[in-house]
Amino acid sequence: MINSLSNMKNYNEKRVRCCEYIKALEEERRKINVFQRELPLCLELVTQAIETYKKEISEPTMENLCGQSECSEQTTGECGGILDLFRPIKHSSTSLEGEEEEVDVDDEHESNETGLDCDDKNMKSEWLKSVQLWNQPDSVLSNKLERSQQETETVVEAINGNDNGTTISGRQKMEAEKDISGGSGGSGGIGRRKHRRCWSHELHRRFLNTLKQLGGPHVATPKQIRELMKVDGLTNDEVKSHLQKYRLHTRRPGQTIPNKRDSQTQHFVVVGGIWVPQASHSTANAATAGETTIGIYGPLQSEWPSQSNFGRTISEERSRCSNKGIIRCSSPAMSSSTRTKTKDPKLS
DNA sequence: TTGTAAATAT
DNA sequence: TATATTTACA
Repeated sequence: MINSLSNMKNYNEKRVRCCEYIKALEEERRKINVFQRELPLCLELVTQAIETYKKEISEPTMENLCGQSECSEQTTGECGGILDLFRPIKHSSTSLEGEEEEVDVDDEHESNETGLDCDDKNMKSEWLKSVQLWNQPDSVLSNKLERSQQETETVVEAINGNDNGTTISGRQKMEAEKDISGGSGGSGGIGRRKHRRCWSHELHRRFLNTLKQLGGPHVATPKQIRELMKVDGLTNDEVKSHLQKYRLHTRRPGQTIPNKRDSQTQHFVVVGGIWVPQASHSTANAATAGETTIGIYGPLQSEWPSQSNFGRTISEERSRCSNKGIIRCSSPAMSSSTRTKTKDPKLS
């Protein structure tokens, strides 16, 4: 009788503990959710653990009711084990939170972090955000399920205190793996092609923010942008490339103002056999011309004005550029600052 | 370091 | 084929 009572008590205690574990695990799961794409296995692991313990609670076995059974031991052991596995993550993630606080975050994070509470959003550390910036497209990731296990390790490693270059290490690993798998289009084997950088929404927003701070796309330089963005692993080249795309994009009048069609052509005048935008012709400051354009398209307020439009821009540019002549210079897609810089020596 | 355009990947 | 990103070069 007494025995069974104490067994009941034990079971209840265990139940309570399990509930706590489940709670903790769910907490972890919410955090891992942020990495859903990159850490599918990790997420799965935690989910399974939660389910296991839920099951445990909902289905009291004989062992559960019969004192300190092996299950009970297992439970506590396992719970402890699993939690031990995840607790450091929690700790280090929170401890790391402060480290990159200075990173200026954009106004509001519209990026919906897969069902994250507001609290958790706030709690999400900067490095974590930075990692998230490198979110890869599903298509890519679906092919990398195998790899994700290793990535998990990398991230955990990073979380555990490899503070400097945490994301970089992950990326390097990925790149290395990619190289091993054999870059099909690679040039001969010596020239390893860099891992393709994916400019997520969030990252682009950061880019825009930085651009705004620096005074616009035609004033800001890649290095400045990169430094201000403070994004782990982001290189000058990547920023430069993105900036190039952005400039091309913003130079081009959008579909939004179809009746400005004429003014677009009117802005270009022939100077010394070369087509030059009137703005930069009449204005000494090329950047100013750039800013004017920005004002029209408002890229700093919005994201890319229109992707399809941009696409058309590039192809148009391509076909035009194939001519390699005057027309190329007339291209509104040319950066004004570049134009002044590069074309001048050629003019003289 | 920067800007541009070609090359390459997706 | 279109678009995005990397690379080479001035």
